[in-house]
Amino acid sequence: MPSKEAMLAPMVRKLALRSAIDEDDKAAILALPFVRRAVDPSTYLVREGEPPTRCSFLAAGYAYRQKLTSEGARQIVSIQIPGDFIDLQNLFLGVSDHNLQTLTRASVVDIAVPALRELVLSRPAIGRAMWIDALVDASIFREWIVNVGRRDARTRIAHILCEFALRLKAAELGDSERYELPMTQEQLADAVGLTPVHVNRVLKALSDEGLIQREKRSIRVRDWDKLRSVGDFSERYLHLHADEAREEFGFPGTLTA
Amino acid sequence: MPSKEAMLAPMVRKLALRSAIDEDDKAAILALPFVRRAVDPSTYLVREGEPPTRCSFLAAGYAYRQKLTSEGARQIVSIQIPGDFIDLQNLFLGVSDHNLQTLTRASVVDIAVPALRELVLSRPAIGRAMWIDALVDASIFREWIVNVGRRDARTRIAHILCEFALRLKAAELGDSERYELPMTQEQLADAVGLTPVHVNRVLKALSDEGLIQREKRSIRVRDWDKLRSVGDFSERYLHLHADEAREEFGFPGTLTA
DNA sequence: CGGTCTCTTGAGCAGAGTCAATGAACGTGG
DNA sequence: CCACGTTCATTGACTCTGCTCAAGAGACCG
Repeated sequence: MPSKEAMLAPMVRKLALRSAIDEDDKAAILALPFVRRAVDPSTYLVREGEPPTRCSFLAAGYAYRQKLTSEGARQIVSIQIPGDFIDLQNLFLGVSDHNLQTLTRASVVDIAVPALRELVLSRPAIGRAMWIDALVDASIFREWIVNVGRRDARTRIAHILCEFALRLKAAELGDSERYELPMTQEQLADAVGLTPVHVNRVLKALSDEGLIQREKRSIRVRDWDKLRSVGDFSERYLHLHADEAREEFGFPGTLTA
Repeated sequence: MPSKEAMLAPMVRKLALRSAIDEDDKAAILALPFVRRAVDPSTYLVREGEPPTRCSFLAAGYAYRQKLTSEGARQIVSIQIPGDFIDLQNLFLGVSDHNLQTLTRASVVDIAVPALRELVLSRPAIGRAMWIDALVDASIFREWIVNVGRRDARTRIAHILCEFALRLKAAELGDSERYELPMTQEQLADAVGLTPVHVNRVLKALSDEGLIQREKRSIRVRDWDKLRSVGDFSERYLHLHADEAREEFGFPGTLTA
């Protein structure tokens, strides 16, 4: 059993990536009341309609956010990878508006909502880091609307494959060469708004053309430039360097009024 | 020319809806450096790729967020109505990932980013209100992914019409009977991921069936229950009572660990 | 070794797109 | 006050991308 401190370390690291966390901030984080638990694949972490019971950090494993239509169709609205906060909206909203489910076996750190909320509001460096996290999430949602709304099947799938490549690389869980993608084709289909059958055909085509190579539950990218181009992919929306960005611009504060 | 105070009043009102703003908070808001300007329809307020120059509040008029694909297709990812903060992501992100354009003539209050950021991080009540705002935005993005990804044309359009009805009602700009919708069918098409031609046909069908009635640039809802049902609409994702919700639940803080 | 998922592939279908033409509404300037 | 240009809405005819249904093949697990 690792120490409490070791369990929260990945979270500190994540926040430190986004904002300058000092020793006091770090201590405050390590003092948070939390529980770590191991979770089986396909377990619901949050259900739509439930009041929030906790705010969680995904220490290991994969998860996804999902909503169901009255017809029973499922749309996956985001994929969460190790190192993601997965319940930020619980911090300030009263009822969950979507389902959150594990994709794989996972390790989740549940943090008491009031304590975390207090931290976010009272410690600017932490608040800032969490803000960036939430805003990047929102940016990814926007891109997904575009992906699903205005791109054809081939482009959509290439796009999401590029997104995973870069996000996993940024999380040091792969590179643009090869990465783990623990999703079935049915789940992939629900993420891009297509049917599993059609996803299968498109993946085969991308594979036949030498853009990617499919291995059990991972993807090898054979031709990044072409995949990127087929997928109409630009990484801007991932804000991978959100930490540096603001400093560079020096916060132009003067309004020419 | 209204006083500076009068110009910021709608913003104070909006924040007060979401969190308990006290006199000091109010004073701090009123002390913000800002500029108000009138903007023509179809004006770009933010362009993708630009560094943020300001953070804005939409005091009057309508706007939308939009992204273009390399094929030249446009996807509208959100519609903003009077009383919305329209540049929250500029607060902490370095480069804009989408375009923001006015739909109608509008009145925009531009606030200096550093001052607002400071306010958000240092005044918990204001920070909380802004958090709620950002999280509700994200929730709407999620619902739009579902709308565009998993619903057929008829359902999609009925859904978005329901969304507007409730959001405008909440902003006291209409009721579930009738509201202003200053969008062309082409813009509506770009918001729901369809073609203008098809949107036209579906609107006609909804109209012929007596669910709605179209007037110049406004919508009269003739049969709310049926529209809601056709649109697979549930208002939960709008978090219209985000202000009350958290209090009701008393922030269950105890983790049974 | 049987059962259950997941992946593949084929055949036919249909919802939404494309192309194109016409009509209505509106603002502007003569 | 009317003619004109522009933008937006409407409708028809035809096409095509992605869906449905269905069956078979692997892969994995107890």
